[in-house]
Amino acid sequence: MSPVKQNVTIGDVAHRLGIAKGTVSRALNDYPDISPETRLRVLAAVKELGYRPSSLARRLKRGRVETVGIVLPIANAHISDAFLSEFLDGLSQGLGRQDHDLLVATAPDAAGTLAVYERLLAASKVDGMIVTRTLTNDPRIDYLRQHGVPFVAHGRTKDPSGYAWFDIDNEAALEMAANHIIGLGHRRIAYIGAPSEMNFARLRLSGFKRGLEGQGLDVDPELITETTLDETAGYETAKSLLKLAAPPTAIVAAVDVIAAGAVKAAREMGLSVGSDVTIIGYDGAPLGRYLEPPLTTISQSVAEAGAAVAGMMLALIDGSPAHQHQRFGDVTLLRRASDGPPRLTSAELGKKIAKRVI
Amino acid sequence: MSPVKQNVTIGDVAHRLGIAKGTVSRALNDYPDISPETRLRVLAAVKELGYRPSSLARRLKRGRVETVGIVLPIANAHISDAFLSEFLDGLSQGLGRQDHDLLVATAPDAAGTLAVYERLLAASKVDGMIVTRTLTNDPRIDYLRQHGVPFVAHGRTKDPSGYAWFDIDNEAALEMAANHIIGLGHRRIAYIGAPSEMNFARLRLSGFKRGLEGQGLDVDPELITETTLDETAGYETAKSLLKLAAPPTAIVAAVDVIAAGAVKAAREMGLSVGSDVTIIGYDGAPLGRYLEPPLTTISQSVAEAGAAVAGMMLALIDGSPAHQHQRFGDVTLLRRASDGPPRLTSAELGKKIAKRVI
DNA sequence: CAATGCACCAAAACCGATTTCGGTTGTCTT
DNA sequence: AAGACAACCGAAATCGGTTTTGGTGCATTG
Repeated sequence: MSPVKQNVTIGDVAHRLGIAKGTVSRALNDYPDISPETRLRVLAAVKELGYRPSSLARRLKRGRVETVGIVLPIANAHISDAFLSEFLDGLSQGLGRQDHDLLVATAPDAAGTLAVYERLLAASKVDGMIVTRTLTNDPRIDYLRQHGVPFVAHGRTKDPSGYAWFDIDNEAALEMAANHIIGLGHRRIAYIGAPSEMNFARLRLSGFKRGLEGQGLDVDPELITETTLDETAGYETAKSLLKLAAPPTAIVAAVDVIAAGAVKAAREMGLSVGSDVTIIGYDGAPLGRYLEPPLTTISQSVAEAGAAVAGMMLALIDGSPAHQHQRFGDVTLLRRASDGPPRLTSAELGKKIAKRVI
Repeated sequence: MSPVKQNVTIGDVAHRLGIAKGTVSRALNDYPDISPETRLRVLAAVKELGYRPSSLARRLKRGRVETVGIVLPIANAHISDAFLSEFLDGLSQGLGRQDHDLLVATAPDAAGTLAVYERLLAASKVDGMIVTRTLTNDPRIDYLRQHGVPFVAHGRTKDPSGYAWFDIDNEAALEMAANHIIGLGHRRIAYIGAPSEMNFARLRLSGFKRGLEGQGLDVDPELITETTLDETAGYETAKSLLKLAAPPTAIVAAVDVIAAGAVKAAREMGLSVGSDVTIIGYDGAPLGRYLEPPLTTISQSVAEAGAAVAGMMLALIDGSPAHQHQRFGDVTLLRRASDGPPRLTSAELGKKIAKRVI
């Protein structure tokens, strides 16, 4: 009855039927050289005895553990929160389809991550690795490639060839965002970017520029900024943007957390977000729902991403060549309430802000 | 050089020294019947050859996999976000101290969870389980006990005897919160609770009541409410509380998300949170930081909880009796800006609200 | 001096599967 | 009718450790 006690072995099944262990094994693993009737007899005996192959033994022999690993950076953990549980869910669901599981470890930094990789691989705890938050130049990817470990990256490095990845088309997404804002009537649009060592940051910026240029707008370098991935950084940057002589009537942030800071800044300056100034984030993070007003953002289905990554991983483990698994995920513009047509021109907005500051 | 290729086996080491495999094994596992010199020779050879024991083989023989599992409910995933990554971090760090790892799976509901348990245990993927978000009556705990699986619960069931758990002293925490608010000068204090099937909900409520009664205040049943774990639920409940003839000047929420809804409701009714009405949450969730005003909340160190749970788990696996591992974690009141002395009496507040509603 | 004990280690069994190798049957060619 | 070939399955090797069993050599005991 107990599913825990591992008592009945393949030997028992074989003995019951008076055949060899090997035959039972092959029958169960769909080898072509087993007659259908034998297979049926084996299946029946298996069911009757309640036999469950010990994956422990299987793993020893096969050298595969039916587990894939992921190591999370713990540092700025809170940033990834929203993301995390959904992504893990997608992953583990996807892996589960082939009875694979997910091993989660954490590490404080890049060096620590590599050390964990080494430990997990040396101890044969995993068959492959998932890499998240890919950097423009990512030592993890170098490491895994060098050691011939199957892996799939969520996000791309600068040179995304030769390995498996799933990514958002960041450029396209930000181009879309830019178009949306321009369509709303904005002409002076600022951008707050993330550190350019993050590959997605580079791509989002270039997508943003492409969007402006595509609509015949100039890119004012004064309005293109870059900052770190936290709220106060967004807050500060937005403040100085809005204090410009000709302030932007819309701000696009590379990330929701930054947008949250920007919203705070705008409100503090007495501006109505969504009419005086439009602010758009990126990520579809839940925190956006709690802002005043709720944040309009570019949203990706993280669970879907997880599932896709899982699928690729399984394929890789089965020997499929990595370069065949490179895919973009979809994004949508999630309109909440922080965007709208500009109520004032940039000049008018500048006056309103100046008046208040004095 | 490559730490990945598992080439050198225990046999190689033995052969190199001209001794038997078993001797090498015992030398490495600190058996008492190995002479110090032999042990040293073995150690030297191990280092020289770069031998790393294959845990795969070890696991087969020992029946232990040095892995513990946790299955996350995916449903209300976003609630647990803040929580999740920190907890996982604490866990995996703690387990890592003894080279154990964490296997993460997900399941849609209770039945699904049990199925996952069964799969993981049957496949010998884990040596034990971590249970989170414990329910008052929790089928998972029944299951694990019945099957003799080592586990530790984060949170207690109604009858918390006979198994290992780590929990917040919810009663004490809410008593503290109540005392704090009363100390501020509030007399009419409402409570918005969580579904009572959650065990923590029951305990927090009773702690809250105890706090009031301890200070000689009556518990007005009109002010004791219960709702579901989401923002809009908090929003609705707070609204109806504030529309009472004699509204509360302070509201304690069983959970930050509910508090977030309450803050929104109060602001929408034109009230200044922190002076007109005090609102306190529970969890120390990051979302509280983004609220206007930032939420005062009862905060627990989730990472510490994870580490503690991990420690217990390791002890259990080593055969330590479960009932010896039951511990409370600490909480602190994290004062941000949503609490303060009452500016108005309940009656005055009621008038202010009534005026606005009309 | 024989008997007992102890420290140390070699050899072999074992964990529970998978996989290789080889041997029977039976059918098909020629 | 003999050889070739396929289909099917049994036996044994293997994966890489751990644990049990059984000595051996040396010191201690009566």
